Amino acid sequence: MVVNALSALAQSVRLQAFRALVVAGAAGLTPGAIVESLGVPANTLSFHLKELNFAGLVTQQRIGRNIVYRVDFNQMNALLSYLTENCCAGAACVVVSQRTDCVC
Amino acid sequence: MVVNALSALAQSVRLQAFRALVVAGAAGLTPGAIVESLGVPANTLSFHLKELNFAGLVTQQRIGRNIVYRVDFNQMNALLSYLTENCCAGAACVVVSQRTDCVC
DNA sequence: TCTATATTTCTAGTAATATAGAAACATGGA
DNA sequence: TCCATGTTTCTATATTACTAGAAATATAGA
Repeated sequence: MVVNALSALAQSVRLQAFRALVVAGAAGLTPGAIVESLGVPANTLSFHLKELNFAGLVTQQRIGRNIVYRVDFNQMNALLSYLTENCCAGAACVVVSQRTDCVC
Repeated sequence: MVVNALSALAQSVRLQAFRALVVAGAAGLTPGAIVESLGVPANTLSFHLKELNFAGLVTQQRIGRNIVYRVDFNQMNALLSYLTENCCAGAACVVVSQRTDCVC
């Protein structure tokens, strides 16, 4: 649901973490790396990553002792598209092109 | 601030009102019209429109007894751009073009 | 000036969310 | 098997946000 995705992003720690993941792209980031750059306790970050995951904005993949988080760009595109959908009743507007792998 | 804009949109009544305003485009909508389509009490909608206004996402203009609300598309574009800024560290990505009057 | 209409502000009760300490869990390596 | 590392879950407290009734404000028209 769109409200859930927006709620997930509407919080400072989560927005910063998400933006870091957007920049990281397909490589993703571990909680440890994000903790280091944001300076929040590991359990606090874990709570917020869980929220992002629950909202469908990021994915998890365990690799050894680490868990790699990545942005789900399809979900992100869907969110951005939703906000502009049917803008100005479709008049005088150019439809936003669909992108599948990345928002850029 | 981006978190404030996202918080403003991260609530069902506000998201619905905002989307209606996006569709309405430059014409905008009155609270009365939005109340009618969403079916919420006028004071509740007023509270939420104030939040959207405070977040800089919409503008107000009094016309006679009515107040016309309109999306501030520049703010909306800035918000969408922020989320994709520096995506994938800029590699293999096409920069999103800047639009000034409308998000479409 | 009086009344109707449109919208906002005040208020209080209820619910949801953020934070971080402590403990638990999972994995890899000695 | 035992320990170190990385991450999550449990828990409690504090803060913030949603809702809607009632009252107040602003404008237009008779």
